[in-house]
Amino acid sequence: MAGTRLDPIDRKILAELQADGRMTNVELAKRVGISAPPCLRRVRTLEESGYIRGYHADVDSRELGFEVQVFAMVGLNSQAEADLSAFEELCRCWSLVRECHMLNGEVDFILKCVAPDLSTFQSFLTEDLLKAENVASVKTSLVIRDAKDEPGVPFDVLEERISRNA
Amino acid sequence: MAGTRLDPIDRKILAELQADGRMTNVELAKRVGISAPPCLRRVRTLEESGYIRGYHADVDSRELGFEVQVFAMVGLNSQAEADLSAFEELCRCWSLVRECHMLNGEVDFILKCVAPDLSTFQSFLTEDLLKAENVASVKTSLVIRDAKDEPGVPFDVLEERISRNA
DNA sequence: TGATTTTTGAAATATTATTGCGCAATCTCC
DNA sequence: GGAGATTGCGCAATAATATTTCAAAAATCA
Repeated sequence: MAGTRLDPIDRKILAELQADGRMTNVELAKRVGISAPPCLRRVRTLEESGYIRGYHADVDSRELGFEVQVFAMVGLNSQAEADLSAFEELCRCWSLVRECHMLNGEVDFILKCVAPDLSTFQSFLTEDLLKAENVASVKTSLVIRDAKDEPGVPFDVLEERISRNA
Repeated sequence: MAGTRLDPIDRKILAELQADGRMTNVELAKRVGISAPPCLRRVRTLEESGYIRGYHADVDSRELGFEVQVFAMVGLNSQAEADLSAFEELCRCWSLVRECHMLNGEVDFILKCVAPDLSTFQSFLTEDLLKAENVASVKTSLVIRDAKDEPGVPFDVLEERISRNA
């Protein structure tokens, strides 16, 4: 079912649910122009086929006391697959690390981290990250402020691209 | 209402909704150990007070054809507030830019971008980003793979921290 | 074109969300 | 310490939504 192409209604559903993941199925159906039952079936299919990975409340971490956000560029000593995987597994265990992406180029990984305060981050940095097996170098940058933070799919680009190729 | 401290039930609600934003209120109430009506009232309060910014479906962008993910480190010529703001406003307009964070240190901004393919990204890079007013330098890194991608609050850290300070 | 497969939507049913309200616990201020 | 005010709970009733069922419409294909 993976290769199934999506029709315009499916894409509209994805766009709407990306914008508001708690929209009722009735409202969603109205917006995409079909009745509720087929709309719900489409949503289920999109979930089962992996187009929708899940739904998440967007919780304000600063309000909860996580005032510090940091990007860490990490270089490793060995880039053997086993060593890369080992580092990734470590990242999955560290709660303060919210994202871990492997990169091309000089740096091997970029991590997005959060912490309640600088000292908490510093102790994570010196006690965990820098002491971790195979870590050669870490460069960190504090986030001053967020101008845009909308992970997800740019559906306007997708639609434009589809209509061009149609 | 901003400074209102949250009780353990509120935090549990946030944690549950962060993990599954479409959970029914009945299920949520069951999990946090209160009945449905007060649970719903708490959720509404959390939404209105800004602890919950919204809900979003997590859509698989690769499945939709966005195969390329890139981090771009941007340096500007001028760091005057007006110039910083102007660049941020540009980023908000660019659909391919999903995140824009201002950093301390040598680099001024880090952008997370997506694109259907490399050539699309390249043309964005050369036609838009590099030609933009005040942009001095851009260094890009392609994402090879994601080891972890869980934006949000590490509630385990939060709870540990609260119990320690209790 | 006609048979086959898919998808739809009206209607019925099951669940869930929401409101109203009285009760109990906690606070507050004498 | 205690009366009144405040807060938060949960039961019960109602409104709305989700989900199933099924016959008809639409799309697909030989």
